[in-house]
Amino acid sequence: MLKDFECTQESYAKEVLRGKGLKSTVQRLAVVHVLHTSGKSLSVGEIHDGVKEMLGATGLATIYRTLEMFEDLRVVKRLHFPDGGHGYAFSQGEHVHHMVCVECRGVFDFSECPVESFDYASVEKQGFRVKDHFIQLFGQCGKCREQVAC
Amino acid sequence: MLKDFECTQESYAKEVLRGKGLKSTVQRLAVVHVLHTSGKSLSVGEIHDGVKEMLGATGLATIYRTLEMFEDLRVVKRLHFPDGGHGYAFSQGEHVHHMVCVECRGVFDFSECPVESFDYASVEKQGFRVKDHFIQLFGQCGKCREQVAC
DNA sequence: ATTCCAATTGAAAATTATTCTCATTTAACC
DNA sequence: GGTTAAATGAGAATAATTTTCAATTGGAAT
Repeated sequence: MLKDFECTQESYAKEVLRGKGLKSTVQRLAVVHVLHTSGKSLSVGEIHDGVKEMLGATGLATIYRTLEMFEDLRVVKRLHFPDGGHGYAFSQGEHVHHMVCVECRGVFDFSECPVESFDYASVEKQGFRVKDHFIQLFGQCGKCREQVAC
Repeated sequence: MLKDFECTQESYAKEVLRGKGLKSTVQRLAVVHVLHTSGKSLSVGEIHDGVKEMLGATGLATIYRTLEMFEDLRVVKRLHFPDGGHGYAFSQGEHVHHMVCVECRGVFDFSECPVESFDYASVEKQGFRVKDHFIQLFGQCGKCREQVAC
């Protein structure tokens, strides 16, 4: 029952929202649209700009509220950069990790978890119990590699 | 040539600073002291408070400047939390990762890198070249586990 | 389609976080 | 001890995020 202006990412978001009894507002769907069509990590300001381009005037607070909500719902992921900044990317599901191009901030998903095969026993010596992990890979994407003569 | 009020972490920091031609100021050493004696991840405000306790009035800007510098020098590491907050921990050297207790924010180092044995080929299909990674494990430390009856 | 209501939004203020500026101080070298 | 470039402090400036509350809206029920 996909409307033809919707993509799978947007209908995924709608389903997650419906499942939690939350409303699928135009602002929320616009945030998903902006994030997934960009294919890269965007700052709050960039997301705000993108949503304003789609809908006209939109409150910045709504962007913050939406991002926080979607992060809890695992629909977007907050990514961190070496320079201390952070951004958001569309991220479908629980066990997905992300590679980020340090040049264009392009985001690439991967589900093969590097930690899966890691022996926690070696680090759990002092009684620490690992429950979750955050992994992010940095590098250079194919496009950015091509653009630099070498 | 260690003065007896210095610990190895502080003299390590001094050496790194000297190696880069940077000054070992009391404020900088106090930041290291506060971080490493706490054994956990501290916010900028907590570090500022700790340094003020040691030295009296200290500018907050100095704390920010010091943390940024030490992060570049790999003497401290910025850690991120699921709630969106972040903190800093003492971290000696390049290839160290960190486990954080989600209850007390205690920090535990480990050098066995989970990504080391990971086959990048599987994620580098689209031309992406991995250059660096950020890993952080979350869990419950031994002390916090004991404190909860179960 | 219309009504209804709780959820959501917008706008601006409030708060919090971070950076900047520049006069003063200090660590390190002589 | 004197010199000097680097570092600090204080507070202003800026940026980032959250809060407040009246107005709007999505979606269920009619």
